[in-house]
Amino acid sequence: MAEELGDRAQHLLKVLVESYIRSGQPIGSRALARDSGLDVSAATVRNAMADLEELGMVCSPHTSAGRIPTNKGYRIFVDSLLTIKPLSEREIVTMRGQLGREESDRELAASVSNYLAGITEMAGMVMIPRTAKRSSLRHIEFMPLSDNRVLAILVINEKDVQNTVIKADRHYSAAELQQSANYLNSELAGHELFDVRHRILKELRETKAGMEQMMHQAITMAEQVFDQPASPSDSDDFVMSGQTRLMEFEELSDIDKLRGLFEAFNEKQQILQLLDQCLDGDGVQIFIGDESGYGVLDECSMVTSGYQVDGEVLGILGVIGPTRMAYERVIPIVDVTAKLVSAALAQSK
Amino acid sequence: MAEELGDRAQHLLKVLVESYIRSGQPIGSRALARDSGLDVSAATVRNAMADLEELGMVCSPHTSAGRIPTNKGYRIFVDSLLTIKPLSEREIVTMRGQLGREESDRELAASVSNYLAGITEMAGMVMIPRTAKRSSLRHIEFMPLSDNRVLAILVINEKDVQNTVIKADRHYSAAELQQSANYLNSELAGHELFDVRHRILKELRETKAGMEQMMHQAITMAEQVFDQPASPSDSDDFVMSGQTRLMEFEELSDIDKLRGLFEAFNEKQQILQLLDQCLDGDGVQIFIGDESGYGVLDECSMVTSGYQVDGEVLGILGVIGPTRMAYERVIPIVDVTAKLVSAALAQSK
DNA sequence: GTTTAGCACTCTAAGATTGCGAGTGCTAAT
DNA sequence: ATTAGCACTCGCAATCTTAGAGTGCTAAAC
Repeated sequence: MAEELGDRAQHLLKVLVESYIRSGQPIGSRALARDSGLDVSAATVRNAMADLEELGMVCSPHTSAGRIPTNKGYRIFVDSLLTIKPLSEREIVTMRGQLGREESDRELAASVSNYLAGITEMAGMVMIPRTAKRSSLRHIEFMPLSDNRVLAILVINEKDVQNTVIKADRHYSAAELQQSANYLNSELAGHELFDVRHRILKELRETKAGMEQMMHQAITMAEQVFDQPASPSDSDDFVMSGQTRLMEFEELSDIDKLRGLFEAFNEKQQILQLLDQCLDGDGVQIFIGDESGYGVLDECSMVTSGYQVDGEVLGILGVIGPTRMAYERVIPIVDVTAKLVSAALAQSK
Repeated sequence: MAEELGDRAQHLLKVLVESYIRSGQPIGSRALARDSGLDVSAATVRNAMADLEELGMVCSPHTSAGRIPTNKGYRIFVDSLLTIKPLSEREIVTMRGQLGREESDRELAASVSNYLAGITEMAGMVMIPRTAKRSSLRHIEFMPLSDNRVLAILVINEKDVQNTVIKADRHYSAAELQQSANYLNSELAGHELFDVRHRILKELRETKAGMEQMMHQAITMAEQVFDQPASPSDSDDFVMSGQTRLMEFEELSDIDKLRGLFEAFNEKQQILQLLDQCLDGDGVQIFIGDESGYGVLDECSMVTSGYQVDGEVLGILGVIGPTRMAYERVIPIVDVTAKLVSAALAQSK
């Protein structure tokens, strides 16, 4: 069997996918012949369909129904058949207007996610840049709590605050803690978080003996603070909106599938993992159906793109919707959104 | 028409509701006569049913089906017919075990919500205590940002951190800010948040003229900080879990209703408003169907209870499920949970 | 060799029909 | 007041029917 499809077959596949995306109904040979623009009869189309079916690009839900694209069919369509019409300048301007000037990263993410959900009428999601990278420690502060515990407050970059409770070996007074914080601030402020961890470990190793009591305390405490995972609860560094829109789609009307999907969204962990995969790639990436290797997304596709600052991909944004989505519209939207977010971040840096 | 029901009618209503909660199917007169334990015939039951129908406590979905309770019927049932069996000591001990020692209020809320959802197999929710009340300012800190903005960090109570960005009239140096913070800390630390706001306003009014420059700065800044709503985004002070379980219930299988419900959960605002109503009441409260005055909850009931410290209700927790829920089980669970949370909070105070 | 028309065949979705079971309401007897 | 009896109603599920859409194949046409 020839893996290559002829021009006609390609064209027919393209028209078929487009029609199916529009109607959601299986496409018959007669309709396809008409819509294709080609001057061929339905019988000819039928022959072509038989070939495409053999190649696994289309299938029919039952004997006397038309054809629908398989995941493989979608893949070919998206990879080489799709003609995306770029957004007009006008639309881009509108989009830029929508993206207000948000204060914090989290707010920006929420707003973008919301925006994506609204414009595509599907679920939108935005992963928040991992603070570990390219973010520098601004200030550190300690407060005594009861039971020898200490509250550590980190100010990172411009405006992100993170706090952690650590357990100390004994009670420390506010004054002692202030001293430690002062020392740490003078030593560590301004450095990248990544770097800070290194320095702490280095100090710990080197000067164990000759170090002043106070410094030692400070470093030991800092070690505990920076030992915690980057963000207090991992499940928080990703926002999603418009999930409920997915209920509207017929292909997801099976309550069990839907439930699985929503549970996955609640878990977040797994979706995050999935998004991590996208971090490597460049530009818009598309997962079709089970390509994610993740059962509950079987009937869904994900269109994502990384957003970046200074050439480094900081996070991922995108949409999730039914496999049968209007790719030619969604792809440029995700693409442009990612670029706008990148620009916004670069500016506010 | 007599508003009073006879003993028999009451008993029958009780058995009917119980049966319906168990089966979800309309209850016919024969079955009801059998289950009631009363030694009466189906015909007698039919007569009683006719009376109950007239009073609007039961209805039949169609001519030849059995009866199901109306919202009014549920109300009577819950108010005066329900026999709740209190949880055994054993169960309470188990519950206490489940409620681990969580660090922050938010974690505790999440864990309790989760727990409620799990044990009732419905959706659980917990409102987080409004920090405005009975929480005292521990410490305040300022950091300069770009563009004359200042990051204010508040430490409240033991371990809650809150941060706000405020806009200043000019650029302040780190040293100036430190001074202001020192002043504010000496003046305000240890006082209740509620009180703090008062003091600030008072200072502003009184000493406008004779005040030292630095103090004035400090107070003006503090005013901005405490002018913000108690929590940065209102939508955050309430957690919910197990929403997806609601998909399992037949009465909610209508995709549109479900969607409305989920959207309401996402909005949070409206649910919060609803929960606010519960703050007044004492003990376990129950909303049946549309009693909430909130369309999307038509087929649902809410069982809530406030949890308190020192006799003051701090927040609300509870579950949402189909009207047809096992009240006799859910009510004690919510009740005990609220008490356990109260106890846990009192202890960690 | 490719394309096309024709045709028998298959399958589904949407009514229509039927029988059954459950349950009611009424009446008359207890 | 309670009960038995009975005719009646309704919904549900099963079965059947039909119309329509679409296919696959074959044989003729280009």
